Amino acid sequence: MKVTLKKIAEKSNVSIPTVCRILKRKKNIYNEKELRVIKIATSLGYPYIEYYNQFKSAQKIAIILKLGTGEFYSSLLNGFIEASTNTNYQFNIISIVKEKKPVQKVIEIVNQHDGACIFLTEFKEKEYTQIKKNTLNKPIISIAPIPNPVFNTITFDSYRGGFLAAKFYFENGFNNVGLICGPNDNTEANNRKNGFIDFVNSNKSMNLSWIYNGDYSVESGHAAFNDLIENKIKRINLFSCNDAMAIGFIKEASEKNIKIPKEIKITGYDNLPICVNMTPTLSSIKTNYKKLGKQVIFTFDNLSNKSLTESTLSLIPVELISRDSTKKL
Amino acid sequence: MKVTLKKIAEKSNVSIPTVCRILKRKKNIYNEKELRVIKIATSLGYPYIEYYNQFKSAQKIAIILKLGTGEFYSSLLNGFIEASTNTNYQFNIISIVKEKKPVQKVIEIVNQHDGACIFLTEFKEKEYTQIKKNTLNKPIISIAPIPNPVFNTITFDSYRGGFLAAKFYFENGFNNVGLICGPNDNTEANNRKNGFIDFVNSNKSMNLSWIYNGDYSVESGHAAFNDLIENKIKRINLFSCNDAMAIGFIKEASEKNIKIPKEIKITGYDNLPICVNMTPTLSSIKTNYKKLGKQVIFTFDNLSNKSLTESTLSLIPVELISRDSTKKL
DNA sequence: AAAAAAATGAAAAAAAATTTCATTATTGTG
DNA sequence: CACAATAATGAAATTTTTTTTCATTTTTTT
Repeated sequence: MKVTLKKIAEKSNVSIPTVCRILKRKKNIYNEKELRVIKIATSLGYPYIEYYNQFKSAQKIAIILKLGTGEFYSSLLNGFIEASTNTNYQFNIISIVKEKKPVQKVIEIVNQHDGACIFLTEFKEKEYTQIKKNTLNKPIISIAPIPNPVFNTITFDSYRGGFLAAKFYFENGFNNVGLICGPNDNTEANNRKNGFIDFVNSNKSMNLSWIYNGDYSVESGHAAFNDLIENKIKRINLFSCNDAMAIGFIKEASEKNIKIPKEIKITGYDNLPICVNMTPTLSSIKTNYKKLGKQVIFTFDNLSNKSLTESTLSLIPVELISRDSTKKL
Repeated sequence: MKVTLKKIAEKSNVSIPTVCRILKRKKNIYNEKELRVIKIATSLGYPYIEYYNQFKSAQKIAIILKLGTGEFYSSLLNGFIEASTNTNYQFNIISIVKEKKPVQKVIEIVNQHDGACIFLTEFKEKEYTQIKKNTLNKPIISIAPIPNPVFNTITFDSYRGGFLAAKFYFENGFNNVGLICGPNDNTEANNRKNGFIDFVNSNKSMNLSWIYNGDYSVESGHAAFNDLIENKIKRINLFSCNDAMAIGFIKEASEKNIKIPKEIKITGYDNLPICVNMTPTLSSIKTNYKKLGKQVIFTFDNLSNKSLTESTLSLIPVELISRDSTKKL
C-alpha cells in the first residue's frame, strides 16, 4: 500500500498541508515537531522527504565478496578504502557466505547501490550473465578473473606474478623448483601457477621436480611440507601460490628443523604485512590493492560517462619482493 | 524536481497508463520494453517501482569502523558476518578514514540503513550524542567502549582479559611481570591494562617491573623490545595489550637471539589466527567475534521490538589461550 | 499590550495516478 | 491463410494525492 501524506498526517496529528510543508521544505534546523513528522514519514517509507537530501552525496558502490579470516582480506579491503578517500565513491563491503541463492542476493545488493565491484571466485560466466540481465544498467566491475569475462574485469596480472617468481629463481641459479598450487577451480590461482610453469618449461636449465595441490589454507601449507618430506626431496626452491600456504609450510619446516632459506627457499604470493614479521621474512609477489582500487574507480568514472558495452580485461602489474626466505647463502 | 509518470512516459516513448501498468504490476518475467521503462524510471529516481520489491528482504545494518591492515579486522568482520548468516540482518561494512566531517558522515550512513553498529575508538560522548540527535530513531549499537555510553554498548570484557593474563602468570609462579600498553586514549586498551595492573597490585608476591607505552602497531612491538634491552631487564613475563605488538616484540627478540619462552614469556591479546602459525606459538586472550556479533543481533532484535531508552553496557567474556610463548620450561 | 511574523488547517486548485473503454496488435487454431 | 481469441495500448474520464490559497490562530518581537 502506497504511503500518502494523509496517512502521515493522521499518525502525526497535524493536517495534510502541514505534513506537505514539513517534508518538502529544505531547512538547516528542524524543530521537534518537524522531526517527529519526518520520523513517522520515514518509518512508513514515504519517498519524498527533503530532510534526507542534505545527506545525499557519494556514489555508493557495493564490494561483494566472500569474507574470510586472515590478513589477505584486510589488505584487499584496506586498499580499496584508501583508493576511495577523497573521491565521490563510497564503498560498502558486503560479504555473502552460505547464501542459498547467491546470484539472487548479488542482484538484490547491486540494485540497492549505484554500482558494484564483485570478487566472487566461484562465480563463472553463467552466474555473471544472470546478474547482468537482472541489474539493468548499473555499472559492475569484476575483480575475479574468469576465462570469458561478462563484465569489465580488473585484476592483478597473476600470470606475470608466477612468471616473475620463476624468473627470479632462474636468474639466481636456483634451477630445481617446486610448486604449491591453489584451488584448481580458481582462475586466478591457475594463472599464478601457469606463469610459473610456463617460465620453467621455457628454460631447459630449470627443472620442476615437485607439485603439490593445495587449497590456499595454512593447513594445506603444513600438508605440502609433509608431502615434500615423504617424497624425500631436500634442496628445492618453491613457489607457493599464496602467502597463507607459505606461512603454513615455514611453520612446519621450523618445527621439523629444516632450515629456510638454507635447505629450501620459498616465495609466497600476496605480500601480506606478516611477511616482514616472520622469521625468516617471506619473499612474496606484491599486489598493490590501492592501485587496483584506483583503477576500479577510474573505470567506474568511465562507465557512468559513456555506456561501454564491451567487457575489457585490465591487468594490474605485480612485483616480486625478495626477502630472507629466498636469500642466496 | 519530482519524477512523474509523465516524464518517464516521454523518455520511454509509451503512454502514461502503460508506464503506470509496468511499474505497478508485479511479475515474474519482464520483457525488454518493460525492463527499458523500469530502467528509465530507476535512472530518474522514481520511487514506486514494484520490480524492486521482489528484492527487498533483510534489515540492512551498517558496521561503521576505521579499517586497517592486519588480521584483526578480518577476524572482527568475519565474526560479524558469520553471526549474521541465517538471520534477517545483512551487515554492510563501511570504513571511514580521513573523513573531514566524520560525525556528519556517520549520520549520513546511519540514515541510509535500518540500523548501525559503530566501532570508532576516537568517538567520545560528544560525538555519539550528536549522532543520536540526528539519526531519528534508528537502532544504534556501539562496540567501542567509552566511559559514559550514549548508545547500547556491546564489547569484550577487556578488563577481565588483562586480569586473566596476570592471574595466569601468578598461578604459574611467574611473578616478575611487565606490560606493553596500547594507545592511552583508547578506552579498551586502558581496560586491558587496568585489569592486568589491578591483579598484579593485589598480589604482594607479584612485581610489575617494566611498562612500555605502545600504540598497537607491530613497530611499537619492536621499540618495546629495544626499550626492555636498554633497561637491561632479562627475565620477565610480559602482557602485550594486543597481538600485533607481541608479534613485533617476538620478531625483534628472535633476531637478537633472545629465547622465548625461555628468557622472556609473552601473552598477546586478540588471539589472531597467526598466533598458531608463529614460532613460538603465541599465548593470547581470545575474543570471540562471532559471539559478539550474535549479541549485537540479539540486541537489534530487542531494540526494534521495544524502544529502550537506556543505554546498557554488555561485556562479552574472554578467555586466555595458553601456548608456547608462556610455556613453563 | 499591541503589532508583526509565523504557523496552521479548511477548502480550492492543480497535479499525478489509475481506471475505463474503444482500438490496435499479437497469438493461437482449424 | 483466415478468423477468433487474447493481450496490449493510449485517449479520455475518474479518482487520488499533492499543493496552493486564504482566513484564522498562535507565537514572537517590540
